[in-house]
Amino acid sequence: MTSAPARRARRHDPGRRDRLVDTTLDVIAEQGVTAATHRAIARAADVPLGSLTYHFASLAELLAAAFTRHVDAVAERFDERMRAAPDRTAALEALVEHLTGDLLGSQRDLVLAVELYVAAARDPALRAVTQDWMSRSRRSLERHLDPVTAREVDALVEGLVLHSALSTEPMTADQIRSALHRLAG
Amino acid sequence: MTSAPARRARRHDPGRRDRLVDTTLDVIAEQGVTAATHRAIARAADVPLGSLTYHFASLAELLAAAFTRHVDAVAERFDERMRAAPDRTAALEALVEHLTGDLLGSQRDLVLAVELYVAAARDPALRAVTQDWMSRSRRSLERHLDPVTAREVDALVEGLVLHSALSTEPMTADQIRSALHRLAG
DNA sequence: GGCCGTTGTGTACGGTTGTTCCTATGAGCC
DNA sequence: GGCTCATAGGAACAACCGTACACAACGGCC
Repeated sequence: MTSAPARRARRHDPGRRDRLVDTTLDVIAEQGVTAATHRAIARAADVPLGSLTYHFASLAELLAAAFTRHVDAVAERFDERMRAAPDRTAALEALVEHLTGDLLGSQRDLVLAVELYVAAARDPALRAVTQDWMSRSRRSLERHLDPVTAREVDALVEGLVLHSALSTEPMTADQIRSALHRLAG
Repeated sequence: MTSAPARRARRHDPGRRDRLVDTTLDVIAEQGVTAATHRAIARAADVPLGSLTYHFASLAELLAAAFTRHVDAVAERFDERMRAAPDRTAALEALVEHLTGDLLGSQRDLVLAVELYVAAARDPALRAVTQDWMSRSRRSLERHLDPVTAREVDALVEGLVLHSALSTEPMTADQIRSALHRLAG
C-alpha cells in the first residue's frame, strides 16, 4: 500500500478564494499570526503554493482579508445582541454572555482577538481593522449606554479579554458581571 | 575619504551582556519584537553576530531577559508610587500619573507593553513574565484597594493601555481619572 | 468543434533567519 | 615572563521565507 497521496482539491474549485480566507483564520487561531505563512496556509487548505499569490497579491492582503472577515462576523453578532436587548440591564447581561460565550468560551475567538491586536500594533492596514471594530462595538454599546460610559466599558472589556488571554485562571461570568455593573450599573 | 568604518566597541568589553539586554529593549521599542533578530540587535549594539549566541543560548532567552528587566523596572516604579500614597484617593491619582506619565506619555513604555502582550500570547516563558507583572501590579494596588477592586482596576488599566496603543486619539488624564473613580472611587 | 482568457500548478530565485564552529586575543594568575 | 581560559570575532550552513514566472488545463463563447 502506498502512502496516502494527500488527496488534492479538485482542479476546478470555485470559491477557493473564500476558503483560503477561512483557512487563514484557522491557521492564525491554531498557530499564531507569525506562523501564518504562504506555505502553512497552502498546506492547511490543501492547495498548491502558487494558488495563494494568484488569489491575493500579497500575504499582507490575505491576512487583512481574513481579519476583516472575522471582525465583521463578531461585530455583527454583537450588534444583534444589543439590538435585541430591551433595556440597559438586559444589554449588560447580553454583554456578559457575549464575553463568556463567544469570546472567552471558545478559545478560538479569544486567540484571534489577541493575534489581531498584535498584528495591528505594527501594520497600519490592520490597525484600521481594529479601529473599525472598536468604533462598531462602541456604537453597539451606545444603543443603551451614554458615549462616555460606552467608551469606558469598551476599554474594560478589552482589558478583561487580554487578562483572560494571558492569565492561567479564566475569569468567571460573575466577576465580569460585577465589574460591569460597578462601572455602568 | 573612506566610508565611516563603524567604530567597533573595544575588544575587552565587560558588561557587554548587560548592554545587549538594554539594546534589545531599544530595538523592540523602535521596530517591534518581530524585527528583534540577532542581526538587528548586533548591529544596534555594534557587536559581532557571534557575540549574541555566546552570551545567550538562544534568541528566546535574550528576549525573555530583556522583557524581564523592563517589567522589573516598571513594576518597581509603580510599587514605589503606591507605597508613597497616603490613602486611597492619593493612590488613584498616583495611578493616573503612572499611566499618563510613564506608560502613555512616553511612547516607548506603551510600545514595549503591547509588544510583550503580543509575544507572550505565544511564548509560555514570556507569559510567565506577564503573569508576574500582573500579580505584582495587583499587589501594589492592594495596598489601598480590596482584592476584587484591585483586579477590576488592573483589567481596566490594561484595556485603557491597549486602547491608547491602537487608537489614533490618545486618552486624556481626565478620561482616565473619571473611569477609575467610577470603578473604585 | 475550436479558440481564448481565466484559473490552477510547480519550480526556482534571492534574501533573511537562528545557530554552529573555528580562530584570535588578551586579562589574570603562577 | 609564560600559561590558560573565558571572551571576542567572523565566516559558513541549513532552513525557511515571499514572490515571480512559465506552463498546463479547462469553461464559456463564437
